[in-house]
Amino acid sequence: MLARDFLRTRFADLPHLLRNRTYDAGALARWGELDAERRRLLTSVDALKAERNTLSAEVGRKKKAKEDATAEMERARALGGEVSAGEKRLEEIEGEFFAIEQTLPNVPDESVPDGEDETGNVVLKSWGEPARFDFAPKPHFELGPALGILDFERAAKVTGSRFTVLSGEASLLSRALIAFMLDLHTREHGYREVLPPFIVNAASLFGTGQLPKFEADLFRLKDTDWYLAPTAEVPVTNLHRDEVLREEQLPISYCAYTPCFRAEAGAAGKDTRGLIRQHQFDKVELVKFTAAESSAEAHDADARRGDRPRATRPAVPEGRPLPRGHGLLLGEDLRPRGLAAGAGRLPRDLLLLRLRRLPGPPRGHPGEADRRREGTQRVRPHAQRVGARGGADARGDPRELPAGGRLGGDPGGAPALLWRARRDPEGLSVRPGGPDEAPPPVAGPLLNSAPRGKRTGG
RNA sequence: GGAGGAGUGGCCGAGUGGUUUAUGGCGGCGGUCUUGAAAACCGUUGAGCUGCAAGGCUCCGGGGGUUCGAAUCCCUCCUCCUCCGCCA
Repeated sequence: MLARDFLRTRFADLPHLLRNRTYDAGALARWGELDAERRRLLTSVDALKAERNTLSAEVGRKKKAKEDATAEMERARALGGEVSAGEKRLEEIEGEFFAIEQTLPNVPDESVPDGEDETGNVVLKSWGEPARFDFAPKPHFELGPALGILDFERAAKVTGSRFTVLSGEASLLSRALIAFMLDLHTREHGYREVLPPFIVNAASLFGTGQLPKFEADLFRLKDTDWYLAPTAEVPVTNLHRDEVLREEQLPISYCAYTPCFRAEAGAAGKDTRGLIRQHQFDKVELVKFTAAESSAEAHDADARRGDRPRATRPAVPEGRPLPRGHGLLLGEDLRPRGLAAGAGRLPRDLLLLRLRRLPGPPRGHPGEADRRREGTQRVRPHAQRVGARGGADARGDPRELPAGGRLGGDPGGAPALLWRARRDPEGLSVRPGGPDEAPPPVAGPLLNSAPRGKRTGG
């Protein structure tokens, strides 16, 4: 949700800034009216309160002096009525205000290109070439069962469709990738590991924007306001909800593994075969809280870091990097916000996209000149959503990357690799790695054997 | 699940209807002293909204109520602590 300060100061620019997004122009205009009325009303109500406070103090003084205070008390009572009326109206305004703010989409960064569809995406940088074969590679949903490491049928028996049992080497690979990513980001990139609850409450989901829009995509626990977390972003970003972070505390960098649960209502059918669009998958998420003004810089620094081959990791000679690229997703593609809705639309050779965000105050970040001076960052929930967006923003929005994809870089979780395996015709013979060119230490040897051996036969 | 206790500013902790514009301490910042530091002493130090400003309003776990006036009284919810019960 856009910060109120931002809406107010850039109000005239919004139609331009939101040109690629879908929003209700009438609602936006209404927002402007409400804002004016709200401030007018607030001023007058405050004045009434000030008068009442003065009178009350006078009553106290007179009573102490054993004088008659009836006149003051009656006037104060009358003022109280006016105050209540004004406050009631303010509440109404606030309600309508919030409802409109909920519907306004985020503002793409100026560097986001305009365009009609994904063909307008701009590739900023790419590595490697997609592998070519002298045979027809099998899709992962055939190869996996054939190898006995992916079992869709039994998962359907145990639970239902769009769940998968990973077993043997696939399970090991998943675990290894999780460990690898957590190790990488904690040991080399300065992130702190957290293991948050996998169940989150409604307030947290409001904080990161899944509610109220995407309730249908969430699994809710019966008769509670608890939900299965759709991404670690929710619990991790909400760690600092309602907190004021001092500038010297920043940046705060977290990485977290959680399983992710997504109902993905209405997404059945196409492109959901195999490991694509599972109700449950594993992911390592990165969240960074930064000051508003250094958000973009932090983002770029992480993105650049992803470009660099990493000398600190043991090179594996036969390791083959996945083709990757950095790109700018155009505004049109930003629309399917949340819950991986846009993931399936990424061009095959553009595996990693760099998403740039808001100019100025990042999404949901109320900070501007004043707060900057104060050196604090407001993080709060329901009213304005989690200001932590300021930080999450620096990362772009990871949930729009291929599962587990991470800004600037590395596959963040197990299915990421398997997913890529499907998107790259190499199938499961693909190694994790990217520019790092090194598979996770544990899974490496296994990757060298099982899938490869099968490939020659396949 | 039951009973009892507690939630106050970055932290600790006073405050049970009216100069509380929320004592005091710690921590932070500035200063005096010192070659420098420590100690001591002095000063200063919460946040949000609104306003060009002066200022005004709001905030003592959340919400609601009583009152001219609520950190303080009432209702309700949440969280934590102690004890009991239950427990894959």
